[in-house]
Amino acid sequence: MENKGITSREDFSQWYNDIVIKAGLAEHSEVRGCMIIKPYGYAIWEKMQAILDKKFKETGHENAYFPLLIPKSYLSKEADHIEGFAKECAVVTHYRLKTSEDGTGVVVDPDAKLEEELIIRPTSETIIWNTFRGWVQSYRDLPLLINQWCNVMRWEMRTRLFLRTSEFLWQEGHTAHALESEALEETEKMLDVYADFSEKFMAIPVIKGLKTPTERFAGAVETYCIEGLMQDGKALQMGTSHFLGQNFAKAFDVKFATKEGKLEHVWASSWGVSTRLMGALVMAHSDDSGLVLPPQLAPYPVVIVPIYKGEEQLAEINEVAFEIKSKLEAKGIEVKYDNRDTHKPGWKFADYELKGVPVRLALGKRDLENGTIEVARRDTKEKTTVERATIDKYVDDLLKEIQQNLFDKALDFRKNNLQKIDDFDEFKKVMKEGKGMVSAHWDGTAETEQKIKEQTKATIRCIPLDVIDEDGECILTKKPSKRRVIFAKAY
RNA sequence: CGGGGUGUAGCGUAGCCCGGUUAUCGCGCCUCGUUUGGGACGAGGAGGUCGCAAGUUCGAAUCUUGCCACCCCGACCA
Repeated sequence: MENKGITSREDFSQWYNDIVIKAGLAEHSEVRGCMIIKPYGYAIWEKMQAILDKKFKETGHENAYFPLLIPKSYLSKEADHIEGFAKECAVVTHYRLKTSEDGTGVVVDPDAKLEEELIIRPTSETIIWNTFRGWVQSYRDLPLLINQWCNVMRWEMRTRLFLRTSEFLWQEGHTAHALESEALEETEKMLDVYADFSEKFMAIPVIKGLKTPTERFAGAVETYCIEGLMQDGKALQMGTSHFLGQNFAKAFDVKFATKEGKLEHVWASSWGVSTRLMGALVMAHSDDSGLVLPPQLAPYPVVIVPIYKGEEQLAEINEVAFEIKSKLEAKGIEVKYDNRDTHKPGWKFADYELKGVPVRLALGKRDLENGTIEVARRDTKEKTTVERATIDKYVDDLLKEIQQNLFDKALDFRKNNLQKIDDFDEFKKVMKEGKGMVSAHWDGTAETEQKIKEQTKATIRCIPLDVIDEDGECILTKKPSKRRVIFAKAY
């Protein structure tokens, strides 16, 4: 019964697709590059949203909503920005359809051509900064701390469910500050929020760092990121936070009067995480039997499955099961009791395993007689029988243990797959074998970065924030280097 | 967007090279019965524009052309 319908991790791409589809997270839509997020997948995303949204609000941000459509002219105001996104923008040119001549369908009405074409947002910096101009006049209006949850569209050549789709869901924070230092502080603060979320809730350790100019967000002065390591040894950028300097303030003429009465451009940040995090969740923890969810993000961390013969027995079990459910819920644990008569216990076991439910409780006649219940944990697949009287505490502790265990396993994996390397041949070998991340010296030039990419397929994921300065030589050019950076193949 | 591959019932497939009754098998689905501690068993049943569109032909799942979608590998990107 192992690996039911799931390709093994040796074929990582196929394995990933199998899990996303079979665990009911998402499926492909009829529209190229888009996905349908199914209820179970969306429930996980809602959990992520709820946790992050709370953190955003705790750090002083407010939610707002800006339009999907952006006037084309806005995008041309910040040169680097348009450079970065022009190639992947969807454009709205008309506003009406009409019945075709032969009456069999609809066609675009040529008379309904827009005077100014509209862009479906690939990100909202431009429309937001155009709006901020009207919101900011004095230092008293600052800081402006805005977030929005929305969809964006980037016309991708090659898509993969969650990891890269043309339309995806995300949040984008946009802030304006009076001082450069405040904007920088904000940028770093939100990076910390993301890192904390990733490690405490997703149970994925991340490296916080700075992007090289090559990898920097179009229009940013600095891009910070968190990088996670997936089970196939590739790195995944899980969140970004940008210090925008005064670039957008200048492009959209957002000025404020200082206490001294001088007019100055505001300083800005923007930061975001997307449904890509769903992909990270799958690739970091899951196994050949399916999805493995950290309890903190599982739509229901506990499922109870009754095992019974006949309605009479079910009635008895129902009574006890509901009692257990209430006890667990009293501890703040969400529980699904699956007493559907349309599926057999064995089928349910397999299904919840595939869906990655952290803890499964099985309750049968034998348990009723012995005052026990069977507990199975998804991460290790261990089963034990527990006294029913103490089940709430047991499960509560177990969920915490699973959460910690997943993080520890992921951290161990990263420790074993992040090596300091000083020899380029060895570097190449590591990349060829897909052995993960490499910490190496780099001379700081884009040329070297590019050459290394060509020869190894690895890119600089980030310059870690906690790096200790040490003198060394660039792994490729042997030129002097002051610190190590993280290289890896990336998603 | 370039290279390779795939497309037959909800899913996985046989048939295609070499055109010819009613398109194969498994899973799933429906009904009835027996079952229920790791994807139950028996009997019966439903379900198909063979990805789409043209073409060749007496006749196309099968041959030709075009298109579409998906998967894998590149370039691009979060």
